[in-house]
Amino acid sequence: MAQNDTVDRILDAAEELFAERGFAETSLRMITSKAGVNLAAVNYHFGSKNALIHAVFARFLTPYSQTLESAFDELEANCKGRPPCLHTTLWALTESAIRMPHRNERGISIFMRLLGLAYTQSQGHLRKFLEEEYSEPFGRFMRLLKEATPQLSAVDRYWRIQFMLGATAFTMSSSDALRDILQNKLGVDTRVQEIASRLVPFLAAGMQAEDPLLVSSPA
Amino acid sequence: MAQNDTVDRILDAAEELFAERGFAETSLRMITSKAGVNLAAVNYHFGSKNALIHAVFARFLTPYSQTLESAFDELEANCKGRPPCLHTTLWALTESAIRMPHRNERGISIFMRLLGLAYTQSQGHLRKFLEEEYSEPFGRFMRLLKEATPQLSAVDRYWRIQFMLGATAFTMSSSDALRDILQNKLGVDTRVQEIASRLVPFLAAGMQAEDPLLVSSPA
DNA sequence: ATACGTTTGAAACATACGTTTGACCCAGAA
DNA sequence: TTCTGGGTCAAACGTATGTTTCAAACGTAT
Repeated sequence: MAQNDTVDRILDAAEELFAERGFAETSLRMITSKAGVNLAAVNYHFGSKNALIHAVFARFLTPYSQTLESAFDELEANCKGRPPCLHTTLWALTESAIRMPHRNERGISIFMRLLGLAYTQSQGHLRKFLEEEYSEPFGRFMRLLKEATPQLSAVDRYWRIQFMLGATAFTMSSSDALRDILQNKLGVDTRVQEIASRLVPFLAAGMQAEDPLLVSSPA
Repeated sequence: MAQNDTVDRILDAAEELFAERGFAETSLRMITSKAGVNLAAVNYHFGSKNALIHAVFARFLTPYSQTLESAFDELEANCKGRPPCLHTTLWALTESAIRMPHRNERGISIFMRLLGLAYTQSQGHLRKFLEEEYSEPFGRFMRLLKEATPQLSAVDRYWRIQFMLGATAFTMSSSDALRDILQNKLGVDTRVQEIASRLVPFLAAGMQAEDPLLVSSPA
């Protein structure tokens, strides 16, 4: 009975601690003491700290990528023939994230924050792991984006996608703190879903901005 | 003679290593061996690793904030009475960053990456240090943004500013890696200045997007 | 009940970290 | 010259890390 329980308790604790402190700043002893399990359990069940990090990502990324595939299928089915527009493509991403079953209320915040950390913290092994495991839904999303913005050059599109990823990962990764600040400053209460519905128009407008006038260097 | 040299060599090495590896992942031994100085020199000249991090930021952030103040002064002088528009306000930021004297070609990248890390990596002492030292130019920038987007509600503006910060911090914090990827994929070489000139229109378009239609929660 | 593979537990492992120490060097003042 | 004080150096400090060990406890099938 308890064998599976130990694994899940470790994953829960690790997920939460990684999300609030980062990977290098979170020790196995913090994780195991928060989880209430023995220190050696991590290396017994997962093999190493890096493998634990991979397991934490796999636990929420695998169901998410499946949800995403379905959403993309539905999207393409609805727009028979013609490529789906930018708005709907972006909505498919955020809706899939929101619709996913989460363990608790903070689940969606943790989910976003971990994704942001994966990009930000320069963990070579993580990037490699994610590329190997989840290249397909990522590539499909990129293809949809390309079809939804045919007016952009490849270089323009590349950078604007990075800008979108940044705005999303950053905002969502600190959505808890940002919501609290807004609550204190303006007395406004905000739901994650509402943040998403503000973010999508911002991103879509940015993606479809007029071509930038590239300034020449002053020398 | 060599005493000042040691301080600068430490700052140079620390700046570079912090930028490419982050703060927690960079040890004092890496820094001192790269700088060619003794390990104890860091604690002798700076007092602690955290104080070294502050010194690294102060060395480029203090001249930058001064350049920024001048740019804002000039901006408001040019638009006598009327508030400066969004584009010019954003450009003042990026131009100040580019125009600053940098030690070498990679200086601007390092500058950007460090700024991104400051936002991303949850270093409590760093955030506190930056807030205490550089709150004035930041507040002034916020005031300019407010005047440049009078059509936005306070809540809308709040979230869109977060989106802008996210896109900027995220992109700049990994600008080196993103440039390398683009180099490999499309064979295109990119300058930091070019990234900025692509980013500004994206941000301005996002800020000025149509009011979002807030979707009602499905329950 | 006994035997066996799996899981836990406390302790130790080797290594790396930030920081401190005290001897040493060497310029300039007495 | 001697003294002084800022700067450097190798070495060690104490602590924390990821990982390993091995005996004890557990669960299950015989």
